[in-house]
Amino acid sequence: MRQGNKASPARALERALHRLEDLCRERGQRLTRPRRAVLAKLLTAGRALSAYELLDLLRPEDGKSTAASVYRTLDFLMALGIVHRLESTRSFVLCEHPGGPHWVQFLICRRCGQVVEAEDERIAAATERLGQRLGFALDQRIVELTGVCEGCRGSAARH
Amino acid sequence: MRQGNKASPARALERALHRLEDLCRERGQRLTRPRRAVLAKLLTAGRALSAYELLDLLRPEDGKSTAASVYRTLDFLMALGIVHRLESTRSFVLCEHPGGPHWVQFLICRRCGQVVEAEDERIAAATERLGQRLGFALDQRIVELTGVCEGCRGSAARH
DNA sequence: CCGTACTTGATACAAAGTATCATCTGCAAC
DNA sequence: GTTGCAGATGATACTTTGTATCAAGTACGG
Repeated sequence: MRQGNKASPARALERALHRLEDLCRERGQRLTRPRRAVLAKLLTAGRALSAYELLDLLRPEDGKSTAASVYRTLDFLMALGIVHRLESTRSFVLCEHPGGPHWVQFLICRRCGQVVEAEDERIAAATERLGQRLGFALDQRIVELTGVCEGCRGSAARH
Repeated sequence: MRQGNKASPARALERALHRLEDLCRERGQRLTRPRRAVLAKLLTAGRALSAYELLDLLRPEDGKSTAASVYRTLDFLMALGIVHRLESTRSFVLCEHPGGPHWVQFLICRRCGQVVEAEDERIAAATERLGQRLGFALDQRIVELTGVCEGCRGSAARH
C-alpha cells in the first residue's frame, strides 16, 4: 500500500532481491540461498514474524533450515539494514525505508499486529538532545509505540 | 546519587517498602513476602537485573523462589508502576520516578550497564504527535536509548 | 575450473517466559 | 484473637527464544 507492494507483490519481491544483491556486492558479502529465502518470506508475509514463525515458513521448501540458521540470516540482514527487530514483540520486519542508516520508530497495533515504520525528525532530534543532556553518546535508539490503529478502533469500537 | 539512595541504602529500602505498602493498601492488593523480597533485591542491587539474576539472588534466602514466582511478582510490581522492564536487555529496574503514570525513556550504557530513567517532555510530545498523525491511540511507549555514558567514555577512551 | 574464506547444517544447549493446579496465607470481618 | 476465603504462592512441567560449536559445503574472485 505504502509502496505499492500489495499491488504487485511479485514486482516488489524482485525489487527487494535486487536490492539485496546490490548491497551484498557493495559490501563484499555473499548472496546465499537462505539469505534470499528469508528476505522473500518476510516480504510475502507482509508483517512482522518471529524467528520461529519464519522457520515454519521456510522448512516446507528447505528442510535444512534451523533456528540457528534463521537467526544468523536475520542478523546478517539486520547488519545490512534491510530488516529490523521489534524488541517488544521479539519479531522481525522488513525495513520500509531502505537507504542509508537512519533512526526509525515503530508503531505497532496491538489488535491487528500491523507495524508502521516512521522516520520522525522531532523524535530523532529530541532523543539526540536527551542523550547529550545526560552525557550519553547514543548508538542505538529503540522507539516502539504500541496502541490501536485507526482501522481497528473503527471496526471494533468500545471493545 | 540522584535521590541519595547510595548515601543511606537502609533508609532507601525502608522508604521503598513503605511505598509498596501504601500502594497495596490504596489498590486493595496484598503485601506478600515475595513482593517485598523482589523489591528489596532490585533496590539493593542498584541496577537492572534479569529475572533469572533476581532468582539467583532470592534463592539463598528463600529456596522456594521459582522463575514463575519471580515473573509473577515482577508483573505485579510493574502493574503498580514501581518496576519497569527494559525490552532491549530483557531486564527489570526499579522506577526512579515513583508517582502517577508517566511516559519515561531509558538511557542504557552498553559499557557499564548503568540505566538512567528520564521523563522528557519533548519526546513525550513528539511521540504523542506521531501517534496522532498516523492514527494510533497509543497506550505504551518504549523508548530505550543505548550508548556509552560520560564516565565510560572518559575512562576507556578510544576503546 | 580451482581454492579457500566464509557460510551453512546439524546438534546440543542456554536463557527467557508461561500454564496448570493443589496448597497456603493476608487481611477484612467478626 | 479467630475465622473464612479470594487471591497468592509453590511445584512442576513445558514452550518460546536465542547461542555455541564444529564439520561439511559453496559463492565467487582469480
